[in-house]
Order: sequence, then C-alpha cells, then structure tokens
Amino acid sequence: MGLKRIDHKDLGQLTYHQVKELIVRKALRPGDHIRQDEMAQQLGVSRTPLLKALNLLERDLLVEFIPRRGYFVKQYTYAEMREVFQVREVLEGLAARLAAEHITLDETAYLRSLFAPFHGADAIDMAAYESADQAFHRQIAAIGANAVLAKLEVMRNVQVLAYQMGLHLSPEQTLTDHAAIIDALERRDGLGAERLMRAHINAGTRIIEQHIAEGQP
Amino acid sequence: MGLKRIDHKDLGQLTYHQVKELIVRKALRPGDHIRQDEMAQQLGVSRTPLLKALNLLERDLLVEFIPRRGYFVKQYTYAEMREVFQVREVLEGLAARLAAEHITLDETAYLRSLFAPFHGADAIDMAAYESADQAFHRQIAAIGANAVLAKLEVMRNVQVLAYQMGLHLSPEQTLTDHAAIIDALERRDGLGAERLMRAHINAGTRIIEQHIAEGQP
DNA sequence: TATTCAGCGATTGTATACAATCGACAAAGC
DNA sequence: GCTTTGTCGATTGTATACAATCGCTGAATA
Repeated sequence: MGLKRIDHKDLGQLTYHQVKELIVRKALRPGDHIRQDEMAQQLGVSRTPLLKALNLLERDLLVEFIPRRGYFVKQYTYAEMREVFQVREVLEGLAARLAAEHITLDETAYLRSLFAPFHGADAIDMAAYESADQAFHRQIAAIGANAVLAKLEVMRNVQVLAYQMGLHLSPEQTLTDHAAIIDALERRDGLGAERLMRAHINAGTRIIEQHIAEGQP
Repeated sequence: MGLKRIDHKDLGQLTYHQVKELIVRKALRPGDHIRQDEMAQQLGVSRTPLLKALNLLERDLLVEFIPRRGYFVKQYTYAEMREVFQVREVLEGLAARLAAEHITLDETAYLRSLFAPFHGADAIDMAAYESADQAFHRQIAAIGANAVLAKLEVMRNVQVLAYQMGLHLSPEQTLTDHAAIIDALERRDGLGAERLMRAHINAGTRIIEQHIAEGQP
C-alpha cells in the first residue's frame, strides 16, 4: 500500500533525453534538419520512438516541426528569445508565489547553500555558477508544487540556450536578486517573492531588448 | 512573393482534432482508457498517426499517458483544475498586457461586439455565451502576438472542461469584468489590463476553492 | 473463504516495409 | 546566361507485423 508505481522508461523517453543532450551541447546545431533515418540509426533505435522523442522536444520548444519537411533544431532569434522570457517571467513569478506558501526552513537553507560558494569569491566558475542558477529556479518551481506549472517547466530547457547566447545577468546582480527572493520566500511573502522574481527575469528581458535595439536579429 | 506556404495537414493533425472533439463532447469520458487499435480503426487511420495525435493531446492536458498502460482521458479533480486556473491567471494576464501594446480600434470594437447580444437581454443563451467568452480570451491572446504564449494557449482547451464542471462566473460578473478589460486595452493601459484580467480569472479560481472547501475532490 | 500464482488474451512498444512527396539537379526553353 | 520544367533520389508519412508485457481469470493452496 502506498507503493509508488515504478515508472517504466520506454525508448521514446530515453531517446528524448539523448536528443535533448545533443541539442543543448550543440552537437546538433540550430537550424539543422534532423534526418530521422540517420538519427535513429545513430541512436540504435527505430524511427518510431525517435518520432515520439521529437514530438516531446517540439513541446519543449527545442525543435520545430514542418509537415512534409521534417524536424529542425530550433534557431532562436533575439526576438523569439524575448517572447520566451516574457512567458518565463510570469510563470516563474507564479512559481515563486506558490513556493512561498509551502516553503520550509530546510528548503530556504538549501537555496542559500546553492550560492554560498560564490559569495566573496575572487573568480567565479561560470559553469558551476550557471548550474547553480538553474537549480535555484528549478527548485522553486518544484516547491511551488503545481503539476501544470511543472509540465510547462520543460520550457526551462530554453534557458540553457539563452545562456549560450550570452543572455544572462552578471553574477553580482543575480546573487543580489536571488538573496532578496529567498528572503521573501522565508517570510512567506508570496506577493513580494512574485514581484522580485518577475523583476529579476525582466532584467534578463531588458538585456535581450538591448541586443534587439542594437540591430541584432 | 508574400505567398503563404500552404500548411499541409498530415493525418496526425486531423486525428488530433477529431479526438479532441470526442473528448470535449464527452463521447470519450474522463478516465476512459483509449484503446489504440479500436480508436484507430474507428477513425479509419493506423495507430501511427493516432499516437502522434495522442502526444499532442497530452501536451494540451486533455489526456494522460502512463507507460506500458496507455493513454487515458484526463479526469480533472477540483484541485487540479485550480492548478490550471493558477497558470491561466498569469498567462492570460500576460496576454492582456501584450495585447494592450498593439491593439487597434477595430479589434476593441470586435471584442465589444462579442458581448453586444447579451447586454440587457432577458435570458442568456448559455451556449452562445460560452463561445463568446472563449472567443474573447482567444482573441486577446492572438492580439498579444507572442508565439510562445500562443503554443501554450492550447491549454485553453481545458477551459471547455471547466465550463462542464460548472466552473464559470455569472454572466453579469463576466460582462462587467470584460468591459473593464476592454476599456483598459483601449487606453493602452497594459498593466491595468493585466491586473484586471488576473482578477477576473482569479475570481474563477475562488469558485473552485469554494468547491474544494465544501469537501469536493 | 480469502489469497496467491500461473497462464493467456488483450494491449502497448518497436521495427520495418512501402507509399507519398519534396527538393536538387539536369535538360530544355526563353 | 537565367528561368522553367521534368526526373529521380532522398526523406517523410502511414500501415502493419511482431515482440514485450500488463492485468485479468480461474485454479491451487492455506
């Protein structure tokens, strides 16, 4: 009783993760046409599970599907990335507000611990910092405990691409913003947390808008 | 020149719309196990395009997939519907804010025209009213012109289910709310439109919470 | 009578074959 | 030389065959 049903992984799921890796690691590059036969063969599966994987990736906004032409690795313009950030702003704002309702002291402590290595550090290991940043946002969404939001959270894969486009705040700025958000969460100030989170992501949006203003696509 | 590439419809797309119809019309009922062979045969297609359709429906939150068991028509509890509304609140708020930036006089006129038949009417045709309500929200999302948001907009299919669960405001309340939102859009007051839209949907959330408080699942 | 387990039918998971059609290249026309 | 049209290989779209396995039923057991 109360046993958790083990979640079987079908090849579709496994293939999904593999192809996602290929995309975020840029082994598959933006704009690339994903040839199904070739890709299936390389992964050692048939086209059937690959197609399932590609459908999931389309939902994640990592690939684009054009009927009769195929699947392409999504190539983001700054304008499109801005749209993603506009949506992220409200979704993560919601996540923060919901998180404030349930959050425990252990969880705030964990969130703080993510950034402890970087406070007062001479040089910041950007790769480590990027994963900490992502863990922070992921964790808040998880604490928010809204299953619908969690499904949309897959949109966060795009965040990796955004980093690759150089679209992130300075570590100093982020550390300050995150600390303020954690404080709000700790005092169960849902509206405050939402407002701060939105402002934080909106700062990212404004960086994108600078690129656009400078005439970049 | 300027020609719109015709968008081929593959069987997957067509099947998707068919099955969606079956679900929102309750020909397939919540909790039903969708037997692939049977359903494919009834629709006159093979399982391959049906599977593609089911994947899309899962993204729309209309069906649920459990590996090795199959696809099931999603059965919403009030608690889950509340989660949907929490997400809708922020997404539609965003849509309203974005719409305010672009909206034209023609478009505000159209939005008003949707509800003209109901103002001062003796009795309200609830079916017609429901479609007007949905057209209103759909149109605002369209004017917002954010492609990412538009993709998530498919979540709005759940709105039909919400209606079926009796989760909607009184027509009087809705007419008032909508009029206020249109006014805000007209004066290009993005923040105001966002606030009003969120309050409007939040009123729906509170109705759901009443059901939950009364002990309904 | 309640419980466990084996066997089997039903159903999903995956591979593959074949049909449809896209697009690249070459040949023909202007 | 540039554009258009026809042909063919490459690639996607769909159906189907077969393998894996789920869960139900009924017999065996306590």
